[in-house]
Amino acid sequence: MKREYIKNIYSNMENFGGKEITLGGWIRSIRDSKAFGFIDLNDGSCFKGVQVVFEREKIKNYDDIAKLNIGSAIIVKGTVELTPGMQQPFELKANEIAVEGASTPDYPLQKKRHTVEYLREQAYLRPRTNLFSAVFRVRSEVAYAIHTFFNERGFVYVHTPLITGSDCEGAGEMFRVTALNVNNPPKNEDGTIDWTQDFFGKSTNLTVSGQLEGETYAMAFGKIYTFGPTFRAENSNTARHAAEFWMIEPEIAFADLNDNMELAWDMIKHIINHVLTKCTQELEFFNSFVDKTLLERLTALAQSDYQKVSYTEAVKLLQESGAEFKYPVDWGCDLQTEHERYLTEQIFKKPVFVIDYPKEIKSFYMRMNDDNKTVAAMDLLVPGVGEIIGGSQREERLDVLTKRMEELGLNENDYWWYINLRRFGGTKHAGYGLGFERIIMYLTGVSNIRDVIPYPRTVGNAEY
RNA sequence: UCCUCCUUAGCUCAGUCGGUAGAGCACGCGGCUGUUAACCGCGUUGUCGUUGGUUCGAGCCCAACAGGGGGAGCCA
Repeated sequence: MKREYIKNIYSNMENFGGKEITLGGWIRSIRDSKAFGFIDLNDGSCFKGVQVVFEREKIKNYDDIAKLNIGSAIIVKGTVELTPGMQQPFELKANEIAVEGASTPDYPLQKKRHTVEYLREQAYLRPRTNLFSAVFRVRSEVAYAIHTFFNERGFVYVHTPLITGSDCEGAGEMFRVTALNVNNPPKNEDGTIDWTQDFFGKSTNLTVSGQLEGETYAMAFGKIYTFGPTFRAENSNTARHAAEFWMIEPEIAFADLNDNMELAWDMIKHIINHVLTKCTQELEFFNSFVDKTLLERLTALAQSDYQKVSYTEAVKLLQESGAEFKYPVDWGCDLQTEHERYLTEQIFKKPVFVIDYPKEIKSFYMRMNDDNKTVAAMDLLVPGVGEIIGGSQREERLDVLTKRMEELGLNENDYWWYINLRRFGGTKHAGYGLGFERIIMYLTGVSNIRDVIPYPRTVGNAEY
């Protein structure tokens, strides 16, 4: 069967006018009268569908077709008819309709609006709805845009391991990976589990970050990035956290925090521009039904330079704002969600990098600034979503790094290869982590992370 | 993990003072020569989240549990 795609018709309507083609797709809506009926058909090739007109005179199985339920898969052979002035620029006059797979009256999706909560329970069908069809096409395009961005700039794509033998990645609670019999694991004399008998001969977990391994490859290729799934067993129950999510972690050698911010901002702009040109139908849909300021916001952002503010200035701005916060703002405290939101939504009204945080509230590997009080860290806060990027210039000085680890009570033996990087031709370097789902949320206006990942894994939920 | 709200038909919801279940959509039948969340007429659909309690009587009041939403912490 030579199958045509609705997407191609949209991009070249004049050429298709009057031509007979064959489409395969799923019925989104169907209505009929005595002599003719209409089917809204979506074939998955693009956001929009096509209206199929079927007439009793032409279609042999007219009554069977008219009885079809929403969700049915059909193959339509018909003639493209341009219909300027109508709600749709063209439609398909059916000559033949074959039923591939009928649906049933209790098909869970109606042509009425559903709540996202209900559709979450129907996760295996939700890509057939307008909202999720748009979200997941954007997700695919953004993944592509990220790969092209880094590839065009000479970055090497590195696959860091998902199963990690280092239990000290330091970014959160981990999921254990084991092949031992959980009902009767081998024990040491003191009653603890003997991990030396496990599959890898040691205790292993799912990765919470590929950063440390990424740094090792940056010390060979100069510019690298990772893009893969990450797992955190945190008991966090919010619209912005998932136990399994995707992360992009670039790492650049011979670079400082400013280089890092420039890279991050170029990447954000690249992604936005890509989506603005490739996903116009989807963005228009989000703009109408999810967030009326979306297009304006993204278009403005694609033009603008990045904004940065030091942690110290940010604290001052918040204190001087006169706004009432549930948690008071003091230098040395981590910024609360309410503070972050106020900064990005009220004071700057756009994404903003907050840099140079107090060392006490950041990780051991972040580079100590000359003031000996702050580290070269950066968080990118965006309106509506919060933090989407967290990064830093890394501590390349062996003595400063080990002193810092000692202060924090970290065992150097656990990080032997990471520390050795500083002995074998280390250089200043920097990198960051971008939460893939979070940028999809920002680009679509969708406010729950469960609705931008196909089968979300969250606390207490791993359906499908 | 904490705070808070919600759970009634397949879906979205209403349900008064505690007095025995209701609308729209979907679905079925009929009608309709251009609909587009089609429309018009008729009709079908209930373990009121679960368990227990109070009461002559509970969708409604109380308790526990389950599921979901929003917020917080942690982060991406």
